[in-house]
Amino acid sequence: MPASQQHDHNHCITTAMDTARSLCEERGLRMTPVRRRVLELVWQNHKPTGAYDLLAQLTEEGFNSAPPTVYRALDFLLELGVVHRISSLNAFVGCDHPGHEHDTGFFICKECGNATELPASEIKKLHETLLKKFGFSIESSNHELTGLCQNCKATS
Amino acid sequence: MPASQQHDHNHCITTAMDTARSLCEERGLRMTPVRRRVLELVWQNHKPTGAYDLLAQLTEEGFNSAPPTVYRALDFLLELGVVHRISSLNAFVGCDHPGHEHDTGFFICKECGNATELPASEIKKLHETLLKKFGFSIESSNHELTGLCQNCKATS
DNA sequence: CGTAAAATTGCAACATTATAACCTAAGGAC
DNA sequence: GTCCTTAGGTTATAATGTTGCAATTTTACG
Repeated sequence: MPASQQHDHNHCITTAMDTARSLCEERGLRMTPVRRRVLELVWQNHKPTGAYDLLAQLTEEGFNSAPPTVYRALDFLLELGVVHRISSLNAFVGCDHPGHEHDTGFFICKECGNATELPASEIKKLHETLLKKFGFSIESSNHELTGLCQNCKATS
Repeated sequence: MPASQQHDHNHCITTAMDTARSLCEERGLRMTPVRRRVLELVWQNHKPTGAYDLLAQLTEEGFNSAPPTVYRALDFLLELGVVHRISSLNAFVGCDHPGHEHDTGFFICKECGNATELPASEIKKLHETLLKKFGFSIESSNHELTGLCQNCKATS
């Protein structure tokens, strides 16, 4: 589901929460209230959210939260693979297709702010080329692109 | 000059400084002492350097420096295109081939720490594919890969 | 030259993002 | 229940980056 398009966002959220829950079960990990709520907040939309924004929302909702609370929850969710960090924005965004290790690549629309995950296949292809041509053995990669998404191009 | 290989690093430095100077002349900009020194420090090696590390070195050398001093110099050098920022490391590294706009892509070796710039052609190819397949009009991009460089693979 | 405008730097304070250390509480195993 | 592990609360602090303003230097130009 490209973030740039109209869609039933409730579906995004319930899918993400379901996936996270079953990943936890598989691995014997706990989806606690704070972790669940942080994941829901990250999934409020497809825009990357800062840790302190999340913290403010938690506090409003009555969670007794301080920075470590949020960062610990985010670390857990990153580790679980259901959230990614976008380092050029110091912000976090939900993962479209968790459940298997994959490199992160995002297209961030500077108009609507949505971050859409790039297909792993394209990233993989790039890695193969770089290995073949330059001998780089890539263990992980992070790609952050900005520009206009198809939707915003059409309506501008 | 791939950063991973043995090389005459003085040559890297003098080339970088010369290029920066002529870019300034072309554009009517000033290569002041602080800016020059920051660029030299960034080019001490091929490892990304943090702003506060640069600041510490400047201070040691008797520059009356505070954070804004370094960040302003870095902004200038980034704008000039002779330095790049690696956001996953909050660090800065010299640019191999300044003088024309280009997207940044780095391979960072987790053994030796060197950051080698990826060939613009590969980045461009990726962008074209993403535009064709997904309609993303990419204005800028930042690619940060980690792994083992050819050199470190050989000697480990 | 001399002066005004612009660019650069010095400086102090502050903002934002992230982590450390230590303790308490909750949940599961036996 | 008791022990052990994990999670969260709390305080403080580290690391990175920015704002605003004054002082200085450089440049432009009459």
